[in-house]
Amino acid sequence: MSKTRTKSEEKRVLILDAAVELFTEQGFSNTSMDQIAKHAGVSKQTVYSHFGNKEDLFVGAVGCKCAAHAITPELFEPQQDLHLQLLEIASQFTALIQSREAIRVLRTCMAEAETYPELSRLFYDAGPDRLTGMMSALLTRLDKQGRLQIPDARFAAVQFLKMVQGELQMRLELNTGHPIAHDEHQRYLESCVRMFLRAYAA
Amino acid sequence: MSKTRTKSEEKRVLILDAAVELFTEQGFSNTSMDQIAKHAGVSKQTVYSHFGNKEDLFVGAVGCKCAAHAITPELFEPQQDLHLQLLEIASQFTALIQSREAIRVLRTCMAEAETYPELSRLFYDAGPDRLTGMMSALLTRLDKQGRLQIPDARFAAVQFLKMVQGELQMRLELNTGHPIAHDEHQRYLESCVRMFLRAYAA
DNA sequence: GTCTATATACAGATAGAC
DNA sequence: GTCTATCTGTATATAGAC
Repeated sequence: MSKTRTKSEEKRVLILDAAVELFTEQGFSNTSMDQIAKHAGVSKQTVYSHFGNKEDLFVGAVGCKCAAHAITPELFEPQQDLHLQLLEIASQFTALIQSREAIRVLRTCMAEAETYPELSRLFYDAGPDRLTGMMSALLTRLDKQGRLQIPDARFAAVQFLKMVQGELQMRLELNTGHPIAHDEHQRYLESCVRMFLRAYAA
Repeated sequence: MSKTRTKSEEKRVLILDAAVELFTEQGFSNTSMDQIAKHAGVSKQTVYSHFGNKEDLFVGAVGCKCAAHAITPELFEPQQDLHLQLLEIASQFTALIQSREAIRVLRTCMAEAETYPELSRLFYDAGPDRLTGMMSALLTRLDKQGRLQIPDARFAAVQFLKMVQGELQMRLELNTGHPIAHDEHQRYLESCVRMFLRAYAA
């Protein structure tokens, strides 16, 4: 009995993985249940008995990935070298932005924002909003320690993170083709950190 | 003869308008040629004789709107009150971001970024890239005039415009539901201008 | 639970009359 | 050029055997 449940659960995971990959690569409408079933190595009816219909499978699959992409909170513990810490946060955030999976999940959520707003909420809360919250908390502490002078920590957090996105974010999401050289982006990040620290210097 | 040409051109415009509205509202796949024909008040065959197939109609229609959304270059002529000018640019840019049409066009371009990268290029060049270029030119002049001290004008332009986007952009694109109060966003824009001017003060 | 085979609907694209 | 009617493929979802 437990063996049956296990096998069924295995198939469920196979279906979810296939669904995420295909949905985020091709979009909701362009992905057929046939495709998902084949990609997962199961029959179509198995997909239906697990998820009922295409919509439920979509929300279940992409919703999974939204929660998965977390950022390590340790980055946001105040450190000695402030310049270095902000640069490290910027680099980590850049790496996240550049990951193929994150690009595709955001694209998919946006594409279906009118049809499945609950999916967008899931993504926004687990991603951008959570990150801004952690950044904001860090800035609040730095302000209280007197190392920076920040009237509104939430504003400053948004300013910093949006700056770090730079041109990279939209170019990747839009797949424009003309990429940005790694060292040029590094120089850009340095510029952001410098100008942020100058603006909010104590 | 010219009357015939005129009527045909009228229908062409009707088709384009209907296509933009439906494509940007529902996406490429969810929009059928039947729908477009009905919405434009013509027969399906008329659509095909004008545009050949669905893809060409899509690129033609959305491509039109990409070029249409320009920003007035007068905003970027150096003015006396720098603080006020930056605030005005920020406000205008915010208004653009908030327009329903712009939101939908960006969403559509992103959604089809893998399938129709030429569309994304069109949008990116006419929108974000052009805007960044104008902002960069303004900052270059202000630097040469000695009113600001900006090592890299392109970097600074990106920083400013991305900051101005703030949380508003993604919330609108993702249709998250929790909007931002107008006066709070105004305070945010003030904060951005203040911190930008402090960071790049001469 | 899982499979193969099928019902039903609608999409993109075309043929032929006017 | 524009229309109505139609062809052909493929999608979602289900029926019934194992």
